[in-house]
Amino acid sequence: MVMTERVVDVLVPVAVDSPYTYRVPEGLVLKAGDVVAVPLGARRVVGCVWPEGRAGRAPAAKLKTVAEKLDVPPLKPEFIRFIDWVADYTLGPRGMVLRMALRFDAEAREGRPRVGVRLKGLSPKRMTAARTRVMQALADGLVRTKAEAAREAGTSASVIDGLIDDGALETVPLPAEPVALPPDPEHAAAALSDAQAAAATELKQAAAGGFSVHLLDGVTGAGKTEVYFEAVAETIRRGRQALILLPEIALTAQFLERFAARFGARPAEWHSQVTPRRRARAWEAVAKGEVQVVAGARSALFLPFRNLGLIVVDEEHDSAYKQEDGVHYHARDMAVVRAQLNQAPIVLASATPSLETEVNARRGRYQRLKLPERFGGSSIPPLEAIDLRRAPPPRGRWISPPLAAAIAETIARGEQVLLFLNRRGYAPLTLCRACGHRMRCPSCDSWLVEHRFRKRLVCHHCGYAMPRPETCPKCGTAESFVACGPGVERLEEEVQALYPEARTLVLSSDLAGGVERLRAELDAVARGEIDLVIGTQLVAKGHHFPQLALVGVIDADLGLAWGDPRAAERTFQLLHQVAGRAGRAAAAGRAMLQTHQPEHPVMAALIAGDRDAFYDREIAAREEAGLPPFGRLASLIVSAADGPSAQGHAQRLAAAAPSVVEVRVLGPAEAPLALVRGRHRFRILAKSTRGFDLPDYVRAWLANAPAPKGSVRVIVDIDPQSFL
DNA sequence: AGCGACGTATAC
DNA sequence: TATACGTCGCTA
Repeated sequence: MVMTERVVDVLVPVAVDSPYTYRVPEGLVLKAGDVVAVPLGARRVVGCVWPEGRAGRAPAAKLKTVAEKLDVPPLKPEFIRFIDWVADYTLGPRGMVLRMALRFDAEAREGRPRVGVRLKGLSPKRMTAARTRVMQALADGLVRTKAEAAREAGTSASVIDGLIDDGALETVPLPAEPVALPPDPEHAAAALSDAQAAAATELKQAAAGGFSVHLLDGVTGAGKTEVYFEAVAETIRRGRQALILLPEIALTAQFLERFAARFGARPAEWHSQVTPRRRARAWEAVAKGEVQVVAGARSALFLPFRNLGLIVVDEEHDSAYKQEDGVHYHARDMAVVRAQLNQAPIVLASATPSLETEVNARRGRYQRLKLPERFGGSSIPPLEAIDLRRAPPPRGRWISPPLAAAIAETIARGEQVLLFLNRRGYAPLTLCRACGHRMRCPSCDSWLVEHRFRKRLVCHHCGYAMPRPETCPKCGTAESFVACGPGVERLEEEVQALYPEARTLVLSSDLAGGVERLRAELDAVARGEIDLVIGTQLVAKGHHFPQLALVGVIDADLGLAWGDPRAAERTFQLLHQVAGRAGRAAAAGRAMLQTHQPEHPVMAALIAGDRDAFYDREIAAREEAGLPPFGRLASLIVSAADGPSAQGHAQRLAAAAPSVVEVRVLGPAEAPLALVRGRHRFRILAKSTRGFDLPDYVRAWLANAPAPKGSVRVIVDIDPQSFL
């Protein structure tokens, strides 16, 4: 008896582009979207049954059999189309895009059931002081988890276990903790200004319809969040799910509190810090439609929503939305695509939109909702430039006299100061006074940054660290090193010398204690327990410090150093955002920028408070140069263990570029960081006209180019952030 | 021969 | 991506 064997195409979460074919076991019915476990090589992976047509032909002898169909909702057709779309657009392996959508541990899903304990009514056979405390704490007869019981009694969990064994306590199964409590759209509607109310009405209408894009445009403190919360509320009322994307959500506890104040419950969270168990349960709850609102980092865009009705991208200009490893994608752009495929509205919110979004708004492709500054309320404070050529700080110091005076006044009034310096560690460069030798990373093209607190020299690109040497490795001179330039640690030293009585705090990603500690310190700042905060860019993002009255930017020129056209936009956005930290207090805030080039368009626009003039100028420059969004870019980075291999392959690759009028191929040239983690890098840029299908061009190019040999790797980045 | 380090081909 | 399996240098 010959039967046609039943097979399915399964996309597996590894770096391959096509689904693989598997046999279907007797009695199992599978359709596209089903999540399955399959054998792959020596392991077992979770993949997804893919629509037919993408798989290559595998010899029948190689076929393995699907192990199991997982008991989770299937991926929906529009979600599968989204995954395909992202893979096709980014040129990332389809399997790796799927991996982002299946990023949960199927085993962790069930986990061990939670158990609680309560009194059983019997007395323990033996009594100790700790046991007495436990019995008293549980005297009300209510159920508690072991951890709660131990904490309330001030003992360890082992005492609880002892009492269970003794028969004095009994265990009871506890229902799994819900991923998130249902948010109530009517819980506490905010009082909105007229402008906010008008914008909210427009967004509520959008939330009732299909695909649309709105730019919610307003300065820090103008109340963008309250406005898009109304769109979220409308989405919940209509029984659909909302996704709120935030940059670096792990740090924005304040956002979750604001959400809870409006909706009576926190949203479900999705970011890299969420534990595997919670992750697995959140994934499933989102797929089943049990969660109404997710607040997440860019990876939340790859959650399997059952009924997605709204996407919000807050701080849409933020560079954290661009994923730079694995699959290179921009979450804001992909969010627009997902909204379109789901026929859902999307809201992009920012005080300083990306140039791409600004241009789309000016062209009318995106609907702009402008929130004016709140009259009499908070707004961006006036910005003052301090010309470092005229008022330089004393030698070996970084705070200029005018800024120093302003800090002293502010502290004297009992108000807070934020000094912004986007440089971690003590000093960015260590050199030998005797021979001029500079301490550099052995495997990157970069200087080692001194971290004095950790007593090490550290590479910020690869993590290499070494103790600060006693003698110069080049000339052997002892005690010859000098630290060049400031980092936040060094600035703290200066601040402590100038204002010994001030309570100071350095906030950077190096803070010992991780995210938890950082949250705690941010709270302490918000409570006013700190007078002077020294911070890297993480202080710029989404934290409200009510008593902050003065922001000092130590080196406003820092971001402009590379001459990348995007650097101007970045610097403008960052400094605007940092300055905005001082505008939220009831008292008038003040922001001072230390710069060597106050006449630079970025500084001039910031000082004049003329955002539109800045955009006009940048847009004109981009248009002139044919740069995004008036042209398209793709970057191909060729890396290898040695320079000649990388350069040779890059040259052959560039030579193989199909010649068409719409595309100019530039390079290869040494990449901006020519050596990273011991790999030499060359870069080719392809620049095309706006309407051209650049991903498709690059795909065809790579298909006909010589295959990389040996250690050579080629990484494609469509829409790279850097234009150099 | 036997071991680990490292590099590269391959997964249905 | 992550694993298996090759090659290589080293020890014994």
